Amino acid sequence: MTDSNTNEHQPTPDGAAEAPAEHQDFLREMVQGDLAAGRISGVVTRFPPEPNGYLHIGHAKAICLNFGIARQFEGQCNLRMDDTNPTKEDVEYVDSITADVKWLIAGWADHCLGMKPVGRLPEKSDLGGREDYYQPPVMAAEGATGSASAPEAGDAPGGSEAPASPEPLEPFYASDYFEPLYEYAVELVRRGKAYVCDHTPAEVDEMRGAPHRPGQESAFRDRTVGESLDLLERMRAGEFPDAARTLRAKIDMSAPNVWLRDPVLYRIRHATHHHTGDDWCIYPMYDFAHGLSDYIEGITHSLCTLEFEVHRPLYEWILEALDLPRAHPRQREFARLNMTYTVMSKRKLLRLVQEEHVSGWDDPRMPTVSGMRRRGYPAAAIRDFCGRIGVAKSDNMVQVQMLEHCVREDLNPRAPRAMAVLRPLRVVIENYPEGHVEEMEAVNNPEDASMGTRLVPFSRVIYIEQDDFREVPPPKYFRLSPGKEVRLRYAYVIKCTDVVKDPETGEVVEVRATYDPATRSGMNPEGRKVKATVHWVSADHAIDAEVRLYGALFTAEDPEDVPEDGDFIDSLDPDSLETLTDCKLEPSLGAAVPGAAVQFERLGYFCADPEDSRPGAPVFNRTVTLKDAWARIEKKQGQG
RNA sequence: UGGGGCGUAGCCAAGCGGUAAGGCAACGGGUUUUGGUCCCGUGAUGCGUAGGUUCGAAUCCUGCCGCCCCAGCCA
Repeated sequence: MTDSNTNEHQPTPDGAAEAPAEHQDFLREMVQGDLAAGRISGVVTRFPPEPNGYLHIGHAKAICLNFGIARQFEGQCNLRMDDTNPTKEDVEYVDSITADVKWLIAGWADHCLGMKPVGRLPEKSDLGGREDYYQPPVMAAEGATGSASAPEAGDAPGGSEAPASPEPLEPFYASDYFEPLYEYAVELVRRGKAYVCDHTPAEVDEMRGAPHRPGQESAFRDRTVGESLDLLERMRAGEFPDAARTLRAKIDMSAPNVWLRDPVLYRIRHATHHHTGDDWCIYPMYDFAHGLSDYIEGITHSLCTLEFEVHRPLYEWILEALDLPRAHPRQREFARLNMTYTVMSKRKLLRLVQEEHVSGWDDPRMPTVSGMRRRGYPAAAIRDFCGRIGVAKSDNMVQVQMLEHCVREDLNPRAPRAMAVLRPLRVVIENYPEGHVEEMEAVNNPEDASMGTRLVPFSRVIYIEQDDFREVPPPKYFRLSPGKEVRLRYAYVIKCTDVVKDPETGEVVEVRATYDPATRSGMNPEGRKVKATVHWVSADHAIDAEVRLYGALFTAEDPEDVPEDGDFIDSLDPDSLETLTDCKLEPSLGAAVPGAAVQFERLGYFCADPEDSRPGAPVFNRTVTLKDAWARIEKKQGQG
């Protein structure tokens, strides 16, 4: 990483910062303004998930924002577990979150990822006669240079301390700051700005008042500093049961903003924490821990979602009440992402997993990062999507089509093509010699000649898609039907001469056809215009496979918007997964690498499932369909 | 009936007092051995609404309307 002191976004002599290259939003404008005004000398953001669930596309937006800003302004972005509630969190989640973040930013912003050596705790230093805690990052990417040093008073640490380290790294943890946080709490009490309150949860609730009615002061609000200090110490020592007492900020019980009505800072919770074990039985609340964690890490911009906007006065109150010596982080808020036909709340996603409506957090239908990865969505496409939807403050509902467009756009130029027949219909080419096999040359990607060509075997009996044949073709149907011709991709033009039906059901089970030897791929006779080209697989050479077709999980555009007596589960689409077990693939697909994208011509992008695909028993996931003009025509015909 | 936000095309979203970017979707057309890709074209006399200021307003002011968030010892 480059030393940020050479940052090109430093203020210029006339005080103006250089115009940024990426698309601008109000947050980047603020960051740029802070840089230009010299309020900060480098940018440090953070991505602070609570390890109580898997990351989803909404988190991806936050990741792209925070890492995107770090990248744009040559700063850093710390990955931090916001783990202050032991009863909800688990290491399973910290592991998945860490892996998902790394996957999402790989090749794009890994050089901005701030982590820290395993087990390292904040450094305590003396800053102008005052104690200070600082937890410097180590840039996770290779090639980090520089040396660590305690920042000076009044100066934000910026991205300039980034020591290279051979040590194993881990994310930051808010729980690594429990000791400093406790000391800050003690300091708040000493300053007369916090007190231990003995009211029960129900009393506290009752006394908080209502939005339009002032609250009532705690009976313990004015107890002496000494008494509060003693009680706080004993809370920590484990002398009291859960919920017996709390530490509260002393602000204003009549404040119109309820978060300023003496909010709870610490609660008693005799529980084992996934990261600190049984070291603590009191745990800090979000509002107390978050801003101070930001401060300890030298965060300059703390970006969160809109629902925290009303917490901002408290965020600032805590920092100011402690009169902290270094530059304070600034919290700003943006709108969270909502997307059609899916749910985004962790509670709902957890329910889908627990009630087994999906196979797990990484079910390809889930909007989770791991689900999208397994489905075959490239990280670059997700990033592109996040860039396109922008960052603003209005409530939004982005259409999934936008995401799918980004996936197709990323895959089209680089995914190799192959032929696969998902719902096979046998075609016998009557005038093609029995036992004869031709190797047809097929291009691997018409968008990129450098990807070369391959040979595909052709013979007398082939499979085509059931959908590519109609006994009675509807208007504008260009594909095969009795007496009609189609081109077989990379092979010949064939003509349907007859059909064989199941005597029981009347269903067409085989198509009889003849081919025209003069139409072999590459030699296109004049005046021979065939309206459609269909894909095919030689029956004798086909590989059998399972293919999983994924659609939207819900039938409702906004599943969260349920009627009063309803449940979002009710709008689950029972057909969101269709498993096809009799698929026929061209031989080259036998070598497919799990997770690697391939386009099944005319159908969509697919990838071998990383979990379930086996050599000899391939399983493919459909990542996304190709756009389908015929489907649209058909749909319109159905309506008209 | 308190506080904090937000209203620009079907969906996102620029716009920062000088006469409504861009993307997605949709719809036409062209190219095409993928009904894919690509290319061309089409959409707001209008910015929630009503007034006001101004030579000039989506941008400034005032009122009104609508939607979202906040009364966890969750984050």
